[in-house]
Amino acid sequence: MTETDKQTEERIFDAATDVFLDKGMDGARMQDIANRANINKALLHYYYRTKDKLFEAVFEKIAGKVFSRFAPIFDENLSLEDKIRFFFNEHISFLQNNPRLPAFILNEINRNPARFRKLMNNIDINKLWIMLEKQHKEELAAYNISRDMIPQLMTTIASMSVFPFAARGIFEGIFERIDLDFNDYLDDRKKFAADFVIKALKNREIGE
Amino acid sequence: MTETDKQTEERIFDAATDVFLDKGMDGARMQDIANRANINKALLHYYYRTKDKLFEAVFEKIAGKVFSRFAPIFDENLSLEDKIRFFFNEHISFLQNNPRLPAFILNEINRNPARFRKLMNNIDINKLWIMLEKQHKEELAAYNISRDMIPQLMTTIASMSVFPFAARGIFEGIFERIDLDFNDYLDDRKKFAADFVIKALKNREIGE
DNA sequence: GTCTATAGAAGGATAGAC
DNA sequence: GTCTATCCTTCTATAGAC
Repeated sequence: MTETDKQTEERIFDAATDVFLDKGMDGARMQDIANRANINKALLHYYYRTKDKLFEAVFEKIAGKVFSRFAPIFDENLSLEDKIRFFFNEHISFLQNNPRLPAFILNEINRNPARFRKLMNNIDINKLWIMLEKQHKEELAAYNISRDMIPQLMTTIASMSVFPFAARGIFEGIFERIDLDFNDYLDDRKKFAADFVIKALKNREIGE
Repeated sequence: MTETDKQTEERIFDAATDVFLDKGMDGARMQDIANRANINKALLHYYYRTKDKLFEAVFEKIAGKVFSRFAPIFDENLSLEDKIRFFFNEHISFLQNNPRLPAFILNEINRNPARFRKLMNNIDINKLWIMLEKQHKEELAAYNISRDMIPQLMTTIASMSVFPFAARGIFEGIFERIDLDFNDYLDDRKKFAADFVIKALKNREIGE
């Protein structure tokens, strides 16, 4: 592949990423992608054959980028508390720089769940879960988090970080009414979310 | 309007609801809707003129149904703690019976934020917020929740309830790997989420 | 490798009979 | 009110020249 090829293929890929993020698979038009890449439609097919293949390439790249961001949860050598603070800081910052990714991925996976299974094919979730459980066995015991509550805890943490982006249209719509800037809210959220989760974990007075 | 009219119009509306929930505005086909309603395409246009108008009718109905479910937050005469427990119970139960609604609404609003502004035109969010603040002034003070943390708290509660449905494809994909049933998870979540939030609120040892 | 031109299919919408 | 037939536009995809 020559240098010119690569430039064109990359321009197409970048244009496609932009259009798919904006319009989704169903709403995207090959013509829009060609226009944005400053080439003609025929070239799209020369490089990627079909819209579907172009989409799959874009989707895999984006999804890989997003899901890899969850990796530190499993391999950082940190206390549970530090890990939670680290996660909210890093993850919300990443999404502030890539605010369209969550809604895109959630929607395309809901529309076609097979896409997610394909992504997870090489990943042993059970193994990760057991690893996590081992890493924080003592802390979870101290916080009185039983084995079957780990999914509840993890999904809560993910929700608090990702949902503002998944519901961005609604959040921004509400925030503009109360003069709250979305990015200010997100900056505050890094600390608020971490404090909130840790407070809940450390409070032994309710439930169970 | 005769009785027969109403039956047909309703059949169309119900079929359209089903198809739009599954495929979204862009992915839905008028032919699919006609097939599901057991009529021909021409009748769709007779009753609703365009795909766009049919979609708007369906969207408004669904969105109204969903957002009205948040109303008890503002007018129930309950303590903050009871209100939180009540909300998670009722809201998650409602979404268990209507699991496709959140992803549909979030996606269509992200794709076209004007839809949300239109829905909120008659609603004074500031007024609701102030009402809520008044109702729970003492409790919020006792929990050390300052005025500008109310959006953080409310979005956290919404996230914990709605996100599992918004990310249903991912959650179900992960859960099937660890032999966890999505509905069992949701049943547990009603209590877990309420306990979690209340524990966080009542713990004064961290932050600020 | 890139372009123009166009095929071919699909989808939204309408005309007109009943 | 409901149907069949069809128009017209849009979109993906390909053929073929350069």
